[in-house]
Amino acid sequence: MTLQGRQVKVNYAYLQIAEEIETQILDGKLKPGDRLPGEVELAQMFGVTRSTVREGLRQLEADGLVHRPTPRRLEVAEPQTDKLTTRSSRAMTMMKVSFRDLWQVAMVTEPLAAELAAQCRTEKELDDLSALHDRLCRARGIVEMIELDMQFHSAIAEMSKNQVLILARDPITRMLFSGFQRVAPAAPNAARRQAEAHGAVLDHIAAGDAEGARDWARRHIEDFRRAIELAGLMEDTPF
Amino acid sequence: MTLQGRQVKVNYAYLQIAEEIETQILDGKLKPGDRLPGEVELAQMFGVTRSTVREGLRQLEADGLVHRPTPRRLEVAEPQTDKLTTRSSRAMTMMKVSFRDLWQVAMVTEPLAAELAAQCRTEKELDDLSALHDRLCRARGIVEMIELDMQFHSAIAEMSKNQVLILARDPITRMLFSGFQRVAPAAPNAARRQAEAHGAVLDHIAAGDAEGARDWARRHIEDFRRAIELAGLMEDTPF
DNA sequence: GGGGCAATTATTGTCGGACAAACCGACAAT
DNA sequence: ATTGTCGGTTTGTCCGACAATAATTGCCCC
Repeated sequence: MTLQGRQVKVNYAYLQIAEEIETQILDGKLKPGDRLPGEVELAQMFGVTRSTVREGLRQLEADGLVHRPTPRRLEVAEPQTDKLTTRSSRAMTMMKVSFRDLWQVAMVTEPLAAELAAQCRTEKELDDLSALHDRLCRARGIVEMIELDMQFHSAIAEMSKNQVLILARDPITRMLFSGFQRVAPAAPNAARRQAEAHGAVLDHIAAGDAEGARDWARRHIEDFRRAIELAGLMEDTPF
Repeated sequence: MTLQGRQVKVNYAYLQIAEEIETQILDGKLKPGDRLPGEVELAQMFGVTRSTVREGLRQLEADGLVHRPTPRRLEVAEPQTDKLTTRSSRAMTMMKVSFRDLWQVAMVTEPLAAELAAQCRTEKELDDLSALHDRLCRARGIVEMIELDMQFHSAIAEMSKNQVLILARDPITRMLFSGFQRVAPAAPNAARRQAEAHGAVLDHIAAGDAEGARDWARRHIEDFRRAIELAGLMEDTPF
């Protein structure tokens, strides 16, 4: 039996404050949009100095649990994915994930998004998606095309109404597409194939044909792989 | 053309400091494990007060970019998934994601993990997985079983060597399984089916049969859905 | 009476200094 | 070589202060 060396429990004041507020938010006692007291008042409530409160608040702020619409208003933040997904992207950057890793996962998330989108689509969403597709077809520059391509995929994910999927796939596609900038020049007729695939996915989603949408999405991401392999970047690190 | 109201650049000192250090880390000028100067020295370097430096450091700390193994050592952190995935879980809690959302995504991630694991498995990993399976078969309490079940799935994901998949699926399965505690009592013979499925997945991974592993994993998660539906929780919120 | 504008107030961001506690490294003792 | 001690260093927390500015109030005009 080896002696377990548990980390000694430290309770710094600023951490306790952050945790206390965090639990109140997660328990629902504080709801998104609720305004928090000023720093002096918080300091009095917790019996510490303003400096200590501030350090705690900085943590919560970085955690995305509270935010300041203006410097003088401190309120409980809406659960937002932006901060979270950029953080994930950052982590992936540091882990030096490969194109292959990203592609393998996108290969299951994007078809799923298309499949679900075909089931829950609304008229307005279809119009927006169609507009996006038109813009993409008319786009010229590579950077613009990639940006619109990503928006097209994100729009489909949003249509799925599946928050978990939206949250999970965002950082992945974000990195995959931004890495695609290095690949695009090596794939001359990628644009045509992309337009074709997008059109097909769009049609199947519009028709409510979940399986068709899924299969075309899969084929589309499969194409992606060819472009990456063509550029010889499959094993490389994307950033 | 609508006027783009870009956010006015704010340059609070503590944010500039956090950003400066962050870029240096992401650019690789500071590598994981590198030690950072003390707070006073940093304060001098940036020409601000220690209080200001501290607020910046608290942000970086919360971001998981730096950490303190001991209060006196401040170093660049290894890109770790723990902090990130708990944050994701928290976001999902606040979004009140449904069992359906979680299940739909797990339905593609877990089979993928099994498929990839069958391709890159090593002997040691197989032994560990097998040991985990044995422990799970002998487990009694529901809580213990769920904990081991999650570990089994995580172990398979680790075997895939796909960092992106590992990162993406962790918060999802974490929530799904923790929610499963409310479901388990309603599914009497779930344990037997689970043992059967796990055994099959294990065998196929050991045999290097990617498709078999994938299909059994899918069936296993499919079972999950039945248990959830049986408990009438498919539409509910898991926490 | 209601709405727009100015003055006041309150709050924030930053500063400088201070102190006890704890940690780290080195040194001495067994 | 391991253990105990000691001093320097760094951190966590505190206090008090000030300028800038957002928020609120009150005022004036329509």
